[in-house]
Amino acid sequence: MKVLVVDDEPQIRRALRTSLEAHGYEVATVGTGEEGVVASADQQPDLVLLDLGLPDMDGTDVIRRVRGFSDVPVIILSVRDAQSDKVAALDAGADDYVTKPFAMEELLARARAALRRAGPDEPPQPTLRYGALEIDLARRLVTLDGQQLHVTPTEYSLLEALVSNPGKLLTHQWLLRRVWGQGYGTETTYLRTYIRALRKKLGDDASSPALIVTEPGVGYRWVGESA
Amino acid sequence: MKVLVVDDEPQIRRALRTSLEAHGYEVATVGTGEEGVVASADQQPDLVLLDLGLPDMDGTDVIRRVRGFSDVPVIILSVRDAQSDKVAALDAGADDYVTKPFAMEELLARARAALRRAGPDEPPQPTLRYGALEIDLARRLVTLDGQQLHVTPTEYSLLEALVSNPGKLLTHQWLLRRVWGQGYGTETTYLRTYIRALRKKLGDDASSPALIVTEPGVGYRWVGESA
DNA sequence: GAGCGGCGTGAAGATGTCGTGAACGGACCG
DNA sequence: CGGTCCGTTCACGACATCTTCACGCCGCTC
Repeated sequence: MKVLVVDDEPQIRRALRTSLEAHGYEVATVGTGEEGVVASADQQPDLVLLDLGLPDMDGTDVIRRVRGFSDVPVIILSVRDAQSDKVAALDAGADDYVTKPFAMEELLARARAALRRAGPDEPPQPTLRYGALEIDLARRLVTLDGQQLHVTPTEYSLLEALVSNPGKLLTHQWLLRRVWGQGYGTETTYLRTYIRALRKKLGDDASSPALIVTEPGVGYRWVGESA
Repeated sequence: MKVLVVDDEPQIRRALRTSLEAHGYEVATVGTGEEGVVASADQQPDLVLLDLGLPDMDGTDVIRRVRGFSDVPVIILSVRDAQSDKVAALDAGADDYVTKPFAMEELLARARAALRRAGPDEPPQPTLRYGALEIDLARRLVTLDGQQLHVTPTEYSLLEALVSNPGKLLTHQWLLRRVWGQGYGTETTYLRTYIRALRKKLGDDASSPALIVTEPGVGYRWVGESA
């Protein structure tokens, strides 16, 4: 059983590694959220222990990005005990939330519970393919005909939202909220601009789309043939 | 979503029932462990909230007995915060452990997380079929003879209103309010126009309808034979 | 059998949305 | 300080959709 520990404090990493290895787990540790996402994809751990207070990125964003390509159990370790943090993390896709300082006994029990639930299932591929187009969710990398494409953060966020919900009609409001955040919902010009940029870069044609279909008055839909 | 609450204190049962029902859950409550085990088998809830301090039997035994026939997510509610209790409950098969007094917000978030994990069992028939006509409510797709149909937002909204209430007589006013919003209710010309468009696209005939029946002076009715 | 109202039909104008191209301004970096 | 990248915003033509109107048909009432 492989466990990935994502925490910026070396002492905690060491403590967790010691305890986990003493209980027969294989342990990998990283110190940043970005590394955590990549390691979750590369090493395919059976469990992720994630510190919410990472220096490089917001914890809930780490969860969401991992959830973009994997269903691996994620247990949050946090110094913050606020309800809002717990609710946000759990709703972002976390499986459990433990407040530091925690008892190792309890953490191990919760880890066992999470691993038992996850049970036996095969991991999906972290990189999607649509013809000549490749999208690596873990590394935020887009390649077309082997050539790496440069996409801006907003463009990628929109692309990810589309690709993560293939075939589904995503409304303007839903996309705006997901990419730009709460408080947005009416700025359809943003969508038009970025959909256009994506189509241009991905080589899609608005009038006869093979990837992104616009549903007039409602939203957009990803229709790329998985291949 | 059905939730079974197992707790011996009537106040807690009532409080949980109120909050859960306010969030759209169907709630059943029992007061003893024995009843809890029986109800878990009979009613097949999607989630069990279990008080550890029941008068009739030990909480971990309840978990074990339930686990004997079901993988339903079980969240423990307990006044005891001792490590040994948590570890025992989790290792007995519980999914999560929340200490009373708990914040309802957090409990609901943990319940969502547990339900999400159990998640993709059987999506409750997201796609309706009426002969050669298929309506995928989740993806917002309409197909006829395998061919994808293009329906405008208003057309789809009206179709959805009809299909969601099969066999029921939907009055002009009800349809207008549902599709066009409050403030409408007399514009029957809108209905005539869009019912006509739908019948045309769906291949239905107004004079001998197989899908949408006109109830003169009152409204319309969806009579498609589910197949 | 004549009058009336509701319905289906067809088509026209008005409205709104989309795709497109481009410009502006701030952030970042050298 | 100058350049680039990126997010934001605007304007315009093309087109789909929504709204509105007019007409003929049918069933009902008197």
